[in-house]
Amino acid sequence: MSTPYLDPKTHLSDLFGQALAQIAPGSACAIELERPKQATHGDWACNLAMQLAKGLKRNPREVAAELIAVLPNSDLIDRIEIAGPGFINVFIKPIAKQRLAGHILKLGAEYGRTGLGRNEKVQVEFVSANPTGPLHVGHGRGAAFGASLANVLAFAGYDVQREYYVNDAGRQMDILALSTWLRYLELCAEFVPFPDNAYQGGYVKLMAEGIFALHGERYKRPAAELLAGAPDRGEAPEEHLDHLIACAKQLLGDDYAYIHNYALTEQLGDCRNDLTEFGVHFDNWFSEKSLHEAGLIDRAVERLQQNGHIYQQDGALWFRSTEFGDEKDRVVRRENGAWTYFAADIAYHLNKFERGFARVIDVWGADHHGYIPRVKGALKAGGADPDRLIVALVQFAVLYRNGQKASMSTRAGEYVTLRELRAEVGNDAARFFYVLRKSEQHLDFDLDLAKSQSSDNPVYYIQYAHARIASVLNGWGGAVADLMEADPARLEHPSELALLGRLAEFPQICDAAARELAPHLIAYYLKDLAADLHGYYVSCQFLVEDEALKLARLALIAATRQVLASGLALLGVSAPDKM
RNA sequence: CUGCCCGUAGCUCAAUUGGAUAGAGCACCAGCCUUCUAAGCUGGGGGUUACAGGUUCGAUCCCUGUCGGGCAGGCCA
Repeated sequence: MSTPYLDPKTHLSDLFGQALAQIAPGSACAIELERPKQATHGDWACNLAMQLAKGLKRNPREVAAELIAVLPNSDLIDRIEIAGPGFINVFIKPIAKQRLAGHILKLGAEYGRTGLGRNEKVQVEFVSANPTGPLHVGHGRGAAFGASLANVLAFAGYDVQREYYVNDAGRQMDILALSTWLRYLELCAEFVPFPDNAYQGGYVKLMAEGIFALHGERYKRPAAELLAGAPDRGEAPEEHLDHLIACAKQLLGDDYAYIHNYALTEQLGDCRNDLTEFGVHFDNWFSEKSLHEAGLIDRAVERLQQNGHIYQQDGALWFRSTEFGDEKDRVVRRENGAWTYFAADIAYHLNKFERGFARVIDVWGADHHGYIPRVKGALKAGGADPDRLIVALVQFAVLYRNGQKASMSTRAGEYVTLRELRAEVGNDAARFFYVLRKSEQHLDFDLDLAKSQSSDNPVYYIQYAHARIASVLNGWGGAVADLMEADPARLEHPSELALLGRLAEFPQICDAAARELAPHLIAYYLKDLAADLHGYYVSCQFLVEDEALKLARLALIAATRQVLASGLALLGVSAPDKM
């Protein structure tokens, strides 16, 4: 792990630590090493002297000189310079950089792992959309971000669990069940005016037809009984809907559960298929209903109550979330005795930590940001550490077609589904474009660009680099394993050194992506890496007469192919050998 | 009205979380295929990082204020 060639940063950090101990014993100064933007500033830069100068009341350049004087020798270092206000620039010996290609080939897909996570248990919960209809393009971004983030964390050495919270209890599911049943009644020639606020989508009719095909008129009930005493549909639409739901439960009795379950199973199955096709997989589908059935909500609220954070008012139970920085207190049990969604969420989040996760990451749509204080407050009130819950907010994605916003109305049937997007631009482009932006940044998704099979399209740009390498190696026809022993000293061309330098960054990029929950860093890195490869491809011939030079160059591009493949895999994008 | 996020090249966005001369792509201009995939490469112009202060060796980044955009503020989820 601490081989200087593989991990120069740790090695140098160690050296500077020793120097620091001599110059300023007991100093708590952090050793920071950065890769400078400019080549003339060396391979690594350390700002230690400038940090120390303040406390020592000395000129930072003088401090730098002293640090260098006591810095232990290393066969990794070529030379050291003091520059600018007091930077210490370290130049690495060329041979140390040249050896990287062989090291990458030996490590294969393991290259880039840093062990940052120390096998810590982390949960990433994402998507968690209500199973009341097809996933739309907004869910797609959460799916792509969450999946890539989970991959990045796993690669960085965390023990990651991917979880989907299934909202299979509650009013929205009741509305879906009712919608399905009303469509079913239409097939039985029992007509109840279909409410505007019920689910309008064509998939509801399909489910109704499915039930009808299986069971005929078994679930038929008289429409008149459903409508009797119902509040006016126009004046009180929500009350009207609730009335219909209550009637459905009463008229159907035990059969209601069948309709409810049928709709849930269908929609969840559809959602799961959609995500699977998208390359998004979950280790656990956590049922909200199971919280109710196992009595976990009662237990969670009791726990808060024992800690003195629950009070009764207006017939409802309230959580005193204002005590934890929330704007107002929140109801956990309604006047009618039903638990709120929030109550279930308290139980759910307390349960997460009972399952032993050191950290829990929730990926939410940015419109839920106001929800964070109350959930964190509830965790604290329940005796858990709220800092171990990290909420990653994902902003909306806006689709553009022909330079114009594509319709994103939430009215049924008008929104673009994830499935439609995938069909239009392909899974690779969709996965890549979704994570090309910082998650908290609004995303303009250019459909025409994502579809274009040209150099404008960054996905193809990167995949093309991979395919080019595969093509060369295929033309060579030898075994990649033999390239590990190639003579690294033959790699001297500027474009080769640039490529080697880029490859050396990969572990750090992965590290940063994991620490900052920022898979977009991988995407940007891959663009840079592909650019270096294309530059190399144009300026140097690989299959040359000189056998040693040929093998050295093939080793370098084989190593590049490995890193391209590793990076694309983290993003869930394929790495084709031919294009 | 209150809270959170955002404001960087004409457009879409980065910037190693406080580092050195703020970088890419698109668009525009000028070039490179008899050679391993031109879905590629090279060069050029383009900026008071919304604005005004502050913190320090050093600010796109941290603090305050102003302007502009987005999102929230249910006994909905």
